[in-house]
Amino acid sequence: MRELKVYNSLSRTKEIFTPLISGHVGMYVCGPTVYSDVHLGNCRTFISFDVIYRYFRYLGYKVRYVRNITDAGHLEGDRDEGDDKFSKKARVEQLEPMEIVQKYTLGFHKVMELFNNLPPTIEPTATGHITEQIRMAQCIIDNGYAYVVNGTVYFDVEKYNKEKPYGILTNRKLEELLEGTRDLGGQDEKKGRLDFALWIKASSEHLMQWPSPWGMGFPGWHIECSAMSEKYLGKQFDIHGGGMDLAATHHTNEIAQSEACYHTAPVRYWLHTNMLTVNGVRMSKSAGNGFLPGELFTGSHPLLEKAYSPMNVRFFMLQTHYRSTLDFSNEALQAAEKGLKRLLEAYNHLEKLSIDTKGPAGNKELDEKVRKLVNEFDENMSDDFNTAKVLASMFELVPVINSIKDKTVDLSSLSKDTLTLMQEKFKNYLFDVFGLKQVTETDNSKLQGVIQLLIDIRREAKSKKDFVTSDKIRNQLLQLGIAIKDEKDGGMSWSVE
RNA sequence: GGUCCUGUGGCCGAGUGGCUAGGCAGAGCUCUGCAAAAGCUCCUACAGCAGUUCGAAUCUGCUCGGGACCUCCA
Repeated sequence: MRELKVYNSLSRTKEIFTPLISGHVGMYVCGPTVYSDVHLGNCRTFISFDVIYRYFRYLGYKVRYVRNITDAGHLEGDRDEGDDKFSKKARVEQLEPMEIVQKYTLGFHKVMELFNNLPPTIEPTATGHITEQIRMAQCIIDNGYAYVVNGTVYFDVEKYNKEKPYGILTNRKLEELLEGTRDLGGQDEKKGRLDFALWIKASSEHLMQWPSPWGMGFPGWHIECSAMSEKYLGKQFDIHGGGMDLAATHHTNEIAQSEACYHTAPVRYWLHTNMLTVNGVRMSKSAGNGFLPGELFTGSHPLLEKAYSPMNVRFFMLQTHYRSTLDFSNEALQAAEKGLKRLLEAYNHLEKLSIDTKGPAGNKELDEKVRKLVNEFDENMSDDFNTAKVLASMFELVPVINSIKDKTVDLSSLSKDTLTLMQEKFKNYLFDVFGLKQVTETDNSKLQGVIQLLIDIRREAKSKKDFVTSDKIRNQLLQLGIAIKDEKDGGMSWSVE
């Protein structure tokens, strides 16, 4: 299998990826909290990991890809006596918490499908794994790293830090972390400022609560990922992913919990995706600058000049490396739209080419250039999933393809093997690895017949130099969103704009 | 305040100590009845200052700007 390098947040370097079990990859990605719609920033992370998942499969790995649905717990604000988000939302909307969960889970799945993200192989929910979480909290208590106060279980960060470096993931010392926290209020139950809850006591009016050894309550936010990743991937597994914003708190606590319970570092490679920004500022719910996927697809967001298709957005994201911030703007989106169209059209031309005879390339230099560029796909993708570079190589091949299609370059310049290789790799990357889809042409055969008829009439008009008629057909079809192009070989092609 | 990231041509964005990524926009040309598309050519940038080096956008230091995390957030 090809050598793959991944950037590991833990070591802050690119490392050669070696799976625990040869040929297999265990990957856990932090999924959404389903109490509201996912915004585009969330989608970026899921699209990034979808491409990573697809690439592992392309390389021939068997992947268990676990991505959770957080449908319980999750405190509001930073106070431990805060509300469960699901309960709070439920009271506002007069719904059962599980109705909220259902609504936004379905919405999330719909969005993932529109972006053509493959579903994870396991998508566990927090509410479905309460016992596992209780068991893990108990394990941490038994090992002496957690304590119970009034029905709530806290993780003892300072005690843990005496044996293991708590801030290892973000390279920070406990003292530094402590400086950043505010003073404990008088009524706080926690022993240490950085201590976090594994299990939270529920008040009687709390809608979602479960029995536990410490009374009725609900799980803390971080414990679900630790419990579920262990259940499905083991005490140690290959890859854990998520947005960079999760590293400092959520993932740091996950490491501490797993170490405290199993005495093992849970994750070998931590992968973090960077943030999506709007005018240079991170897109987030709290900042109120979140774009919903639906607003994008319909163009209804006030900052958008037009609608952008899911594939347009997906391609836009692929043009940037996953560890760089990506700024969201109309100009960038429109540039991506045109680029994607150009690339897909070139691919469609490429597909139609074929060479019958086996023989040497007519133009050795060009043939070698093509092979070099095609081979760069794998090289760059294996260098920490550099989708931007792969696309650059693809775009360098576009003029070659178009020139062959326009017959300004002879097809026999390339050897049959090179052409076949290029066709295969384009297909692999565009659709299998990048997960792009062709813009849906009309599949209505009757309509296709009608357009063909108009094209025939136009051709006749042109041959009679009746340009009034031929232009009328072309212009009016264009207004309807159908573009006719006169090809160099005298043929006519059409496409839906 | 602490920790860290970052500053690339009109815009978006890769990037390695030496070999002008790529996309979009713009200009010219070719093709074309005209368009569109396509092809060719041009637009050769790396915040500033200093240093290391034969050579730096790439390493080091300082200055300035932007951002993230330290609080729920992908």
